[in-house]
Order: sequence, then structure tokens, then C-alpha cells
Amino acid sequence: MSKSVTLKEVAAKAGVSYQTVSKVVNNKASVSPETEKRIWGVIAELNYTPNYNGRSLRRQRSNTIGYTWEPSPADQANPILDAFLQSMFRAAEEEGYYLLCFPFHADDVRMLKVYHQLYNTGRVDGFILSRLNYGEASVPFLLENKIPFVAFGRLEDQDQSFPYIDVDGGQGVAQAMDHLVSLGHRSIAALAWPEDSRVGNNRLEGYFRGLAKAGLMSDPNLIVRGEGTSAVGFEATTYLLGLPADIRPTAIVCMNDMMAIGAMQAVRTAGLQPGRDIGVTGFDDTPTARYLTPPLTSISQPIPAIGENLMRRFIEYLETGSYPEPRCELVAPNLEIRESTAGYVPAKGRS
Amino acid sequence: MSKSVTLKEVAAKAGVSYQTVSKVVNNKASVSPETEKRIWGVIAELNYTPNYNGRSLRRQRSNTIGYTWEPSPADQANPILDAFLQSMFRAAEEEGYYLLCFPFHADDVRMLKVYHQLYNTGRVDGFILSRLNYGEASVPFLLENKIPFVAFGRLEDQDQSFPYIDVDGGQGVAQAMDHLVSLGHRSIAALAWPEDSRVGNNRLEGYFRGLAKAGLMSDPNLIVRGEGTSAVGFEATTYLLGLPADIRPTAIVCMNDMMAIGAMQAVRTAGLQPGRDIGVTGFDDTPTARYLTPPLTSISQPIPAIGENLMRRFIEYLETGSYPEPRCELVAPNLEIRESTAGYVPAKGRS
DNA sequence: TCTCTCTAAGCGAACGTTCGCCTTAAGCAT
DNA sequence: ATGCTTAAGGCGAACGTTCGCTTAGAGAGA
Repeated sequence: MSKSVTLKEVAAKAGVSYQTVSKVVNNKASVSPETEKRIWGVIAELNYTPNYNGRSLRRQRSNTIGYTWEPSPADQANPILDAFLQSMFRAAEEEGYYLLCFPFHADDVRMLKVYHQLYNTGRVDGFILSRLNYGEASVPFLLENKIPFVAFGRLEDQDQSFPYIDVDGGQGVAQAMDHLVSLGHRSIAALAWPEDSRVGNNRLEGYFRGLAKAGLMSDPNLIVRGEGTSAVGFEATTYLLGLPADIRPTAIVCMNDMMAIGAMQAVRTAGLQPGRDIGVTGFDDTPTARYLTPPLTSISQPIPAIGENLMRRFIEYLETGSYPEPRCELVAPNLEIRESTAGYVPAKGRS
Repeated sequence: MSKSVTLKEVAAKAGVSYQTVSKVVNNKASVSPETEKRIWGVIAELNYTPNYNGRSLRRQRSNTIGYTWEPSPADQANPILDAFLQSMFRAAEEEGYYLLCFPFHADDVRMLKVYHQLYNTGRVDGFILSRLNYGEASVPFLLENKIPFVAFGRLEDQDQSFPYIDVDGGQGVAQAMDHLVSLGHRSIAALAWPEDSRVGNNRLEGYFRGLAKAGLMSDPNLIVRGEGTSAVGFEATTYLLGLPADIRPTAIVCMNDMMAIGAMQAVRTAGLQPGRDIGVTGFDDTPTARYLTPPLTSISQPIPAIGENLMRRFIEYLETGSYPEPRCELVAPNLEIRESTAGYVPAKGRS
């Protein structure tokens, strides 16, 4: 921190009391135009910037929002981190807010302690949560302690107990299903996440919706669950390709891009060509998706818009005390069609 | 911000003056063991946490470090962001510091204004910079205004005017070269970045070192420059593969993974197999590198160690006023050998 | 002329700390 | 007894703001 210019110095130079300078800085009227102009002049001349700690102490708000997230394992990238962070602090800056990043702890007790600490020490005015999952400890904790927060993601479909913006993952997968069906696929498998993943279940739901819409039966053999890694994608796909010809899928819908990468590798390993022989779709539209061989059809989320919106609405809540409607919002993802689902020719006799 | 417990409340309950409580909290001795124990008891009971704004105001330091970075274009991921951020704020937390993230502005004037503002308002005690490039405006600005900072990256090879940790990219590429030479490659091309990129030039230098060490001549035809995108990698490689047989390269060293992805695609498009026919190496060891077809040999940087170190040393500087030796550090990256450089069989008659 | 209203600006206090100095009492050697 | 040292803790002030109340003076209306 620097020894910087204070209100008093500005006041002395402008020949007014320092409180008057404060009024000018905060646009609190009742200052004559000439005085105001003179004060602004001195402010510019001395390059005065209001001290944020003094201000926060007095105002009892820090204009800072806290955010943490679970680190990705070394072999996996967080596909949305950069865009999400950028969109948030860009929106925040415009309102005079900043983003404080702090460590994630897998241990709930420790994590809650950190939330509590950051809020009670006055470092942050509230939090932005992301990647909520069933039984998320932070949500009830924050609600109970009246610590303001908004979330990117939700817990239960009908829950409105806190403001959030979430992506309708099911809708995205349903788009992928429609696309595959329109290409002629009739036997479509799903690589899903473990059942305890809220996001995974939300996405998978679109698979069922897609089947239903096309009038296809769902076959338990065609749904394989596992962690969202390419290793799981590889194994699951190897299994699927080994199924008897009458139920063997011609397309595989994956709940994220990593699984899709593994799936495409397995397809190739089996001597088939992804896209032409077996359609594969991912989810997340990871930047590398378009550079895979073949480029991967995937589902992209409007991350920058979500981050910006979330931040703006949260700040409005912090300043006015009421969260703008709609409190909870579901946004549609977008299907990016690439070659991993192109060129499929239905085998005759099928369908 | 919350209405939380203050020193005075603790003091009242413990029957001492609030200044004494402050002493206990800050371990400033001259308090009897019994009193101290009693005070700690009350602190625990009331769940007291010292107000950070009051403390910062008085101490004239915010225990907050600022960081910003250039956002990645939508079709490219920042391969190190997550790990770098996590390592930094994890180290920071242990020392009672936090990381403030703020927007990057391409416009120098605006960017410098933000640095100035954040520092002069007392929001941050200093900055961490990354991805320095020639003519970086921030460095002279911060030096001149005596605003503390450290950098991940350097400007000139001999410059010691500010503390930094940098990766010796040249050393990494040299490792790749050694590896390729040991496999029998004698004609090796380089996909380099534009000449105005400091990081790019640093990496490319390892290419020349590698050639020299193997006693190979450098051929200007085999060095192609362009932005570090897969499109450039594709085009450059297509050009290289079209060269006359006597100078056509058998291996391509790329200055980042994106170029390598494009290169491998071009190799395949030419009817050749990356790894077997043409060796390809990348740089960054992007998480997806190992999931490409074939898995990409790449150079990984010890990002978590760098982030942690940088933060710890910076905080030590902020607290003691002197930066620990060595002020400037160069760390070695690590070559991750995968199939994109495996299985090469030198054509007879060559070499 | 008197009062009433309104505007411009001043003033004291408070936000929650930490810092440095002061006071008190006890301990101890002379 | 006296004086010196030390430990334990109190006290006033300050960090830089903002808030709300007060005041001086100008102008208007009766």
C-alpha cells in the first residue's frame, strides 16, 4: 500500500473542509458548481484516489466478491475457467467491484470456515458459487448465516431458495439427440456420469427426452456411467462396440468432451472411423474440440454472458437489497456441429 | 459485509481494555498467561475475527495481491491458468494474503491506470505479472512508481531490475531436439512464433542449440513463423512437407501445442502418420496433449511450483522489505515423451 | 421589518484497528 | 528504607473515510 493523497490534502489545497470534498467525490449535492469544479480540479491535479480501506471501514462494505472453484486434475483442463473469471471481473469492475479468489478446500468444515472468515472479516460482501452438487454444504451454511451469494448452477429443479443462473444441460443433450436422429441414427448410447452428479443427471435427462421424442426405446445396455475422463470414455466405448450387432449403437452421446475424446479413440482402435461409422458428441465445447480428429460435435455454454449477468445481478442485489427478477434463470446451450457426427450413412436393413 | 464481533465486545466480556485484546491477537507479549488464556477463550466463544478493513486502514497494508492476465481467444485454452491461480492463492492464504483478480486491458494507458488505482486506493499491496513481452509498459511504470511486483517471466536475458521466475523455454526445446536427434532425425524443422515474441524467441533459441549440439546446419527454409494457432501449424506443415525430398524435414518442433495439433493434422492430411513418418513435438503439455492421436510429445512447465514460489517470495518481500535470493530464477521444463515422436525409422540412404 | 425556507458548507463523531507511550505495582539489590 | 528495573496492562491518538446534524447567509413572502 502506498502513502497516497488524502481527502484532507485535497481540502487544504481547495480551501474547503475535507468533508465537503467527500461530498463532491460521492456526488452528494449541496455544493455550488464553482466549488465543485475547483475541487475536481485539485483532485485531478493531486491525482487523488479515495482510500478504499477507510471507505470500506466507514461504509461497512468492501465492494469485493469472493469466488473459489475446485481445481482440475493435472490431466484435465477447466474448459470454462478463463472465460468465466474474465466475464465476472470485467462486469464487476464497471460497478467498482473486484473479485477475490481464494483456495478451495475439499473438506467441508474447513471450506465453510473460510467462507465465514472472509465474510466476517469484511474482506468480501458475498460469494459466487459454481458447480453445485447434491448435498452441497455451502448453500445451507450461507443461507443460515445470511451471507449473500448467487450461484452458477442449482441444486434441485424446483428450488428457488437462492438466486442462480444455470445451463439447461438436458436441453443441450436433447439438441444433440435430435441432430443424431435426423442423421438416421436409431441406436444411440450415452456415456454418463455417476448417479451422484447433479449436472450429469441433468444432462442425461436430455438423452431420455431425445429418445422419447424420436419414439425410440431406452436400452439400459446403452447407458454406461463413470467419471468424466477419457479413460472411462475409452473403456465404455470399447464395451459398447463389443455388443451384439442388433443392439450395438451407431452413435454415442457423451456428457463431456473428455469422454468423447476417449470414445473416439476407442472407435478408431476398433478399426472404425468416428463420424462416418460411429457418431460421437461431447459437451462443453472445449477449445480443443474443434482441433480433434475428426473435429468434435459438442455443446457450448454461453459462459461470458452467464458470468456477466450473474455478477451484475448480484451487485444490484448487494446495493439495493433486492435481487432483480427472474431470481433463477435457465439458459440454453448451443450445439456446435462438426465432423464427428458428419457423413454417417445408415446401414440398409436397419432402422 | 456483516455486523460482526469487535475487539471492544471481546474486551468487555473478558474484563480488559480492547487494546489488550489486540495485543493478544497479534502476539505482542506483555500479557500474563492467565489473561491471555481467558481472552482467547472469549474470542473463541464469541467467534471473533479481526475486521480486515480496520486493520488494513491502521496498518497501511491490505494483505492482498493483484493479478490480471490476457484472456485467451475462444478457440484456445489457457493451459496454465487454473494451476497457476490455484498455486498462488493457496500459498497466499497460508500467509494471510488473498488474490485480487481484475480485468486486463489491451490499452496500455488504461491498464496502467488500473494498476495505479488499485495500488493507490490501498486495495492491493503489489502485483504479480505474467507473460511479459518486449516493450511491456507495466514494468517501467511500476518500477518508476515504486509499486511492488514480481513476474512470471522476464524481459531481457540479463535484466535483474525486478524479481522474477521464468521457465527456460530454450532448455526445454533443446531437450526435445536431443530426443529427436537420438531417434535418428537429421532434418528437423521449427514452427516458431513471430519475431516480436520474447517467449517465442527464448524457446526457439533451444532449437538452434539443439542443432549445434548435434552438428547439424540450420536451414532457413525449415523455420516457419506465425501465430501460435493450429491453423498456422497446419499451413506451415503443409508447406514443409512439400519441400524437395533432400531438405524435407522428418521432424517438426513446435513452440506450442496448438501448432503441433495443426502440424499433426497436416501430416495426416498428407497421407503420413505422425510419430512414425514425421516426429512432432509441442510445448506447454496442455492437458489434452496426451489424448490426441497420437499422444503428443510436449514440454511441461512446473507451474504449481512456480506460482507457489513466486507468491511466497513476494510476500516475504512485502513483509520484510527484502526479496530473498536469488532475485531471479530460471527453472527447467520437462520433456514428456509420447507417441508423436515414437516409432520413427530413419529412411536408409539418409543421414 | 420579521420570519421562514433553502442552499452551501462546516463540524463532530464513528467505523475497528494498531501503535507508542504512560501508569501501576511488584521484585530486587543496595 | 530507597531507588531501579521489569512485567502487565491502560490510554489517547491515528489511519481515511462517510454520515448526519448544525450553521451562516441569502432570498422570498407577508
